[in-house]
Amino acid sequence: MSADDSEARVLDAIRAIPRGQSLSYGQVAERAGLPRRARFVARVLRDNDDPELPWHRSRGAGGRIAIPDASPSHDEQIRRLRAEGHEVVNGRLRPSAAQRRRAELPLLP
DNA sequence: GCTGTGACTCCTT
DNA sequence: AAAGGAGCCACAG
Repeated sequence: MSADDSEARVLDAIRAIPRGQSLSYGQVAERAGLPRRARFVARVLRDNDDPELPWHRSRGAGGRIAIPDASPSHDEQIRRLRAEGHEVVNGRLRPSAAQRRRAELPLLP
């Protein structure tokens, strides 16, 4: 398979994130079948210019907004997230009840 | 081909 | 809470 497929799978994984939900870059990579490729996902988003892509639903681990404050996209992401009912405080995405439930699942080996 | 870099993540101080 | 470091991957120079 070609390398371009990886990018396509990442984009699909992001498009698959339902409204009002969000995933970390690492989780997106995982869903795209590319474990440990969080940085790859970040790069794809950085270079992305598709306005239809819900890129704002992808954030850093722990709800952190990974985009540098200097970037205009930083504010843009927060704006879009709030528009979808998310709560953003101090550059962090507050976990919704639904996501918190998932986060509490034990991570047994 | 080696080096530095970053919209990453995890662990230790 | 904040900072530092290691592991990681793709890419530019």
